[in-house]
Amino acid sequence: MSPRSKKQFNKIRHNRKMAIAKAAMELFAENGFDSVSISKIAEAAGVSKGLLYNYYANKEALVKEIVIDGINKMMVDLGTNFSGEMTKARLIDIIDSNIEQLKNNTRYWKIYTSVLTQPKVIELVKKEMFEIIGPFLISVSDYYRKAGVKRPMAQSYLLGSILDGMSLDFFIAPDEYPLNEVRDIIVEKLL
Amino acid sequence: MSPRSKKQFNKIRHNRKMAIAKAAMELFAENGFDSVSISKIAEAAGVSKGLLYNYYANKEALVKEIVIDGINKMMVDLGTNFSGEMTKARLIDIIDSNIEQLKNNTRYWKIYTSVLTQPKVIELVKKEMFEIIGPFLISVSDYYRKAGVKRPMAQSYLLGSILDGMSLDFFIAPDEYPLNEVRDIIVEKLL
Amino acid sequence: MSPRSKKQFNKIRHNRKMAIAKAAMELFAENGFDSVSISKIAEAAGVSKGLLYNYYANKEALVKEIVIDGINKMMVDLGTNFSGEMTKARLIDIIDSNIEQLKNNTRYWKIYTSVLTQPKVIELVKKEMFEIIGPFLISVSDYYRKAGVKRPMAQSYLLGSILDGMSLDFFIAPDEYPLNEVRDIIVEKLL
Amino acid sequence: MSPRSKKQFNKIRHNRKMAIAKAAMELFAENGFDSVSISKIAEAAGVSKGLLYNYYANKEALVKEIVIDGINKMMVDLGTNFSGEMTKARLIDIIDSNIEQLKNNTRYWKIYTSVLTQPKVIELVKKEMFEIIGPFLISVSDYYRKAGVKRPMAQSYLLGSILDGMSLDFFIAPDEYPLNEVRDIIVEKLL
DNA sequence: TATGAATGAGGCTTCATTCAT
DNA sequence: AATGAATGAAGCCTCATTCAT
Repeated sequence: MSPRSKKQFNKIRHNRKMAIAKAAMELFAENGFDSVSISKIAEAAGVSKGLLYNYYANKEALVKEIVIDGINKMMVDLGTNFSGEMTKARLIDIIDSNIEQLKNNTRYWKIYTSVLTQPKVIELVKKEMFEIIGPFLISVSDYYRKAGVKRPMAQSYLLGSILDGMSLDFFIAPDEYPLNEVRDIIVEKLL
Repeated sequence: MSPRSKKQFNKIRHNRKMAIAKAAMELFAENGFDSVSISKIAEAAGVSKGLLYNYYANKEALVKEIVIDGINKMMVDLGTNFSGEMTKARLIDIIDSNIEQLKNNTRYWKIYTSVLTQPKVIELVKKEMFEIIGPFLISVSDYYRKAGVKRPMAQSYLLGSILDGMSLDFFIAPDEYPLNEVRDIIVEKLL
Repeated sequence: MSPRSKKQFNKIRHNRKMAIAKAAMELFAENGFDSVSISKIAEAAGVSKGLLYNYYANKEALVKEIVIDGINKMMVDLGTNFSGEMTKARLIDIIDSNIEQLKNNTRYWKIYTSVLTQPKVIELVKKEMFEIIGPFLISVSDYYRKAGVKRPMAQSYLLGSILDGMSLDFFIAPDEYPLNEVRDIIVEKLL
Repeated sequence: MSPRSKKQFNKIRHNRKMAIAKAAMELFAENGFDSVSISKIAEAAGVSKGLLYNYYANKEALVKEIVIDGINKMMVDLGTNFSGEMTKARLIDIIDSNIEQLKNNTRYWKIYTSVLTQPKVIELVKKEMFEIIGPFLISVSDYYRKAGVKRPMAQSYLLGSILDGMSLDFFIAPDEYPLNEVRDIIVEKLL
C-alpha cells in the first residue's frame, strides 16, 4: 500500500519526537514553562511550528510527556527500580548518582526542580509523579524500619526533601554550594 | 503643601502600594508569575492599570520588589536578624516558626518558593537574596563551629536546603507530608 | 477621580462598539461568518485587533450580539412589535416593508438569511431568535384564526417560510427575481 | 493493461470518490464548509490526505462537485427531469417527495441549504445551479400558464421559494415545524 | 496508487505598556 | 493622581496543500 513502510514512518516519528523533546526540555529547564514559546521550541528543534503539533497535541501535553519521561529516566539513571531490597550501600549509591547527575547532567535535574515549583505545570504532572516517587519513599522507609530507626516514613520523606532542597540550592549557586561535604553529612547522620 | 498633607500623601501612597503588592502576591502564588496579568492585579487591588504603573515601573519591578520585601519579612517573621549570637534554642525556634508559617501562612510561602524557582525571576532577585541569606548561613555556621561540628558551613548549607526542600515537598502534598515528625528528626540529628 | 468622566468613557465605548459592529455586520453578510477574520473586521472598523476584544469577548460573542441586534432592528423596521392586533392591512404592510428592506437595506437581510443557514452560528442565536420570532408567528396565527382560516398556525409558519425563501432566492439572483409579482400573489392567495 | 483491469480500476476510482464525497457531505452538513478540514474528511472516508488530492484538485473543487452532484441527485429523487409535461399530479408528487426527503434524509438536505447559502460556496456553484433549476422554473411556469394562472413565472418562483423557505425553517426547528399542514395549504391554495 | 510528514500562512486571543484626558 | 481606551507584538494553534518515498 504505502511506498514508505510503517516501520519507516515510525522511525521518522520517533526521531522527530526525540528532537523536539530534547529541544523543549533544554529550553524549559533554562527558562521555565511559560517563558518558552512553541516557536522557540520548533526553531531549536529545527522543525516547523506546525509539525510540532503533529507530535504533541498542545503545549501542555508536550511538557507533561517530557517531564514524565524525564522523571522516569532519572529514576533509571539513579540505578534503581526499587523492586529489590534497599540497603545502605544502595542508598549511598543513589545519593552519589544524584550528586553526580546534578553536576554532570544538569539538564534533567534542572527541569525536574524547575517543574516541581511551577504551579501550572505541577498540576499536570502530579498524579504521574507520585506513581513514580511513591515506591521510592516506601522502599527507603522499609530500609529505615529494618535499621530500627524511629519514624521510618518521616525519615524517608526527609531524605527526599533533602535531595530536592539540595538540587534547588545547588542550581541557584552551583559554584558555592558544597555538594560533596553536604553529601558526607547526609551519609554520616541520616543513613 | 503643608508637611501634614505631604505625610498623608505618603501614607496613601504606601497603602496603595501595599494593596497592589498583596493582590499581586496572592495571584502570583496561586497562578505563577507569567499567568497573572497586570489587568488582573489591578482589578484585584481595586486600582486602575494606569495607576499601577505609577507605583511600579513594570511587571518585573513589581515582582522583584514584592519578592524582596517578602524575603525580608520572612526573616523578621523567623524572629531573627542574625546579628546576635546563634544558639540551639534560637535555631529550633527558627525551624519551628518556619514550619508554623508553612502551615498557617501557606499562601505567602508558596509564592516565594514558586517565584524564587522560576528562572526568569531568579535572575531578578538573586543578588538581593544572597545579601539576606548570606548572613543566615554564616550565623548558623558559626553556631555549628562553636558546637564543635565538622564542616560547619556545609552543615549550614544543608540545614538551609532541608528547609527549602521541606517547603517544596510540603506544598506539593500538604496533606501527606509529615511535617512535625520531619521536624523532630532535624532537631534530633542535625542540631 | 477620573479626568475623563464616566459619561465620556461611555460615549467612546458606544461609538467604537457601533463602528466595530457595523464593519463586522457588513463583512459577515458579504462573506459568511467563517470567512471573515478578526483582522479584517478590525481593519474595516479602523481599530486595532486588540481593541476589538475590549468590546467583544470573542468572535462568537461578536456575531451573536450583532445578529440579535440585527433581528431586533429588522422587527422594528418592519414596523411592528406584535403587541396590538394583527390586521390584513398590517400584514400587507409587513410584507411590503420586508420587500422594501430586501431591495434597499440589503445588509440586514443578507446577514439574517446568511446566518439562518450557517450551522455554527445558528446554535449561538437560536434561543434568542425564537424569542423574537415566536410572537410574530403567534400574532399572525391569531389573525388567520379570526379570519376563519383552517390551520391558522400552519398558515403563519408558511408565511414566515415564504418570506425566508423569498429573501434567500432574491439574494442569489437579485436581478431576475420577480419580487413585486411574487408579493402580489402572496397578498392575493395567502392573506 | 487489459480492458478488464481497466474497468476494475475505474470502478475502484469511482467507489473511492463516492466514499470521499459521502464523508465530506455529511461533515459539511453537520458543521459547515469552513469548519471541516481535509484531514477530517480523509479520515472519515478512510483515505489518506494525499489520496484525496488525487481525486479532487482542492477543497473548493470538492465542495463544488459534491454540491452539483447533490443537486442533480435531488432532481432525480424528486422524480423529474422536467423534459415531459408538468401536471398537477407531478407537482404534488414533487412537493411530497421534497417533504419526504426533508424528513427522512435530513442530513443530505441540510448540507444543500447550508452550503448553498454560504456566500463563498454560492459563487462556486451559481452557474451550474441555474442550469439545473432554470428548467424546473420553466416547466412549472408552463404548468401554471396552461392552468390559466396570472403571472405564471412569478408563481413558479414563489413555489420554489416556498420549498426553500420551508426547508430552511424546518431545519432550524424540525420538531415544531408543521410540515404536513403547510404542505396541504400549498396544495390547496397554490397549485 | 498511496501515505502521512512537513510546511507556512493565517486565525483567534492575550497582554504589557502607553497616553489623552 | 487617576482612568481605561488603545496599540501591537507575540503566543497558541489549525489547516490546505505539497512532496519524498
